[in-house]
Amino acid sequence: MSISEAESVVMDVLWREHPLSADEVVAALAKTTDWQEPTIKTLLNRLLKKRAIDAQRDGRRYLYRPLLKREDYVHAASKGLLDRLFDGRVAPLVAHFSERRKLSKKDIAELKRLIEEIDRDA
Amino acid sequence: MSISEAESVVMDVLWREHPLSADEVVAALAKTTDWQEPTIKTLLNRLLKKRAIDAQRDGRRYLYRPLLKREDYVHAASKGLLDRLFDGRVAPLVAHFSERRKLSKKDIAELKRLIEEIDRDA
DNA sequence: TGTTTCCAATTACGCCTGTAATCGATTTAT
DNA sequence: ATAAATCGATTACAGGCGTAATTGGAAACA
Repeated sequence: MSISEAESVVMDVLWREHPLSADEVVAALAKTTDWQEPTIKTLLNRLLKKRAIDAQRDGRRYLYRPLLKREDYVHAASKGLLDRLFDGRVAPLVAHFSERRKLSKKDIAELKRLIEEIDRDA
Repeated sequence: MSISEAESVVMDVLWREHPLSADEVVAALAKTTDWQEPTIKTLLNRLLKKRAIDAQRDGRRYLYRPLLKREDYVHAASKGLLDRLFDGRVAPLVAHFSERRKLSKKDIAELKRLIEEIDRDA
């Protein structure tokens, strides 16, 4: 059972800082979305049901914290895309962005340095 | 209006070869999915409505061909993921797979060659 | 020409998602 | 102690998606 786009926005808040009360999550999201409070409560409950987050009572309210690690979420999503569109390999994706001229000088320098480092460590 | 996962599987068939009749699409998909014929017809119709494909009558049946280019679809999906998860940059994605030890010797060699080529051409 | 066959179009349906209102219980204030 | 406020839980609802059955009209066959 995987988490949706909107749910991942809520996760982002909790990944950045936790534990947080529902109110604190609502406050954080007010800056970037115009979701109403009940909407965010719903998303928190769905994430609970999916066991992506965990809630512990703190007085009369709950404190939420992530169970799903951001790394794992990012990896599942990235690998899914790579598998579906690029035969599971990273190089064709890089080639794609290159062909689309979507790599800046800076991107290229960054990649070059990174690959050299990876290659050296390997 | 964007095309769904199942719809993209149908698109894959048409990207590979076109134009194709519904029957030919069904035959192609029989190899990789166990979708029933009506399911595939539905997907073709939804793609038509989304103007991702186009149909021209050929006698009593239709021949379908893609309007949406694979390149554009791939780019939208990739850029979406990159923007959401990697600050829109390719290098952090490569770094992610590297840290996860998901890059084989071959992947690294491939990337190295590719980056050098890109860098030379730039 | 009436009947069967073939297709495309229409309709179906349950689940997930985005978005929220309402209910109910618990706490705080009067 | 009763009223008001606060929260979490429950319910809502339309649209998209996966999956498909049914219908209706044209084509082929008998």
